[in-house]
Amino acid sequence: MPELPEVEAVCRKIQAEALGQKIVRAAVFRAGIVRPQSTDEVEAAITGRTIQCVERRAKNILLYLSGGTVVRIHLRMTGNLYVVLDVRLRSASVRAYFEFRGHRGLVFDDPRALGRLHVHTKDEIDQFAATLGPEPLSPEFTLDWLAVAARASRKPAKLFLMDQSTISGLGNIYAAEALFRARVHPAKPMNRLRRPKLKALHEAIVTVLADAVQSACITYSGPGNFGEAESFPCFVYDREGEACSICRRLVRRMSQGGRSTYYCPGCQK
DNA sequence: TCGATCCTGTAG
DNA sequence: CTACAGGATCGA
Repeated sequence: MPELPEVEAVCRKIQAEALGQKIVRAAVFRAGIVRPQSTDEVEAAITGRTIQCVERRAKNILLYLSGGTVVRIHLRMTGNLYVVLDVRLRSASVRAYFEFRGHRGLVFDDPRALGRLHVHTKDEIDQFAATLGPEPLSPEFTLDWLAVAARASRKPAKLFLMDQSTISGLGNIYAAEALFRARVHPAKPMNRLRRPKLKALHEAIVTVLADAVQSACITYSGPGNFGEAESFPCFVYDREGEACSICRRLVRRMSQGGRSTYYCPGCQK
């Protein structure tokens, strides 16, 4: 499941392969992907435009097109975005594509079709960005900032980290891994963490994500799977019942916000 | 703040 | 065959 690092890797790849390309035709094959917009509206807004800029904001991929249109793509769980040599040879899970000249094109592939693709104005993107917390790999994300935000929240640490309006880009996997590395229990109310713990958590978030970006950029390879959790060494994620590599106690799974949280009962009090 | 919803592949 | 997985959004 793509989180910040995987989305970053996709963005860099798309930037290298699709920047400056003119989209001669846009095709959307699944209405649910663009809802509440219509497939016609989205196709019309994209067709004929040139990709001028590729950016990531939180887990969103932003394609700035000529004429002021911005395409916002969210891969959610199983989405993927990649350039192919011929868009006509598409598999069943391709939900949309943007065709370049010579049948090359950018493909939005998503088996579960939970991903999203919308067209916006730049202003709308700015408004949306204003609802998101700081990027954890930006200079904006400082220990002092985290301390202020933490003081104001009684949320369990895991949910705090995954809330995009607080910090943007962390998902289930890297939130769990950051908490493990900082030795913070996922259910710990944020406002009960003291400075040393917050410092450890801040460092863990930054290093986990930076490492994962490197890993994702290396392992991510076009169509097919992300390297994601397979390539990135997880200590606790999806390791229920396995021995913690630090203290040998068994990794546990609990439910938070309807999702699985993995943690080590020995390392994370 | 919590639960339902969207989807379909995979595990059971 | 059913249950479950899960990010973001929306309604209760």
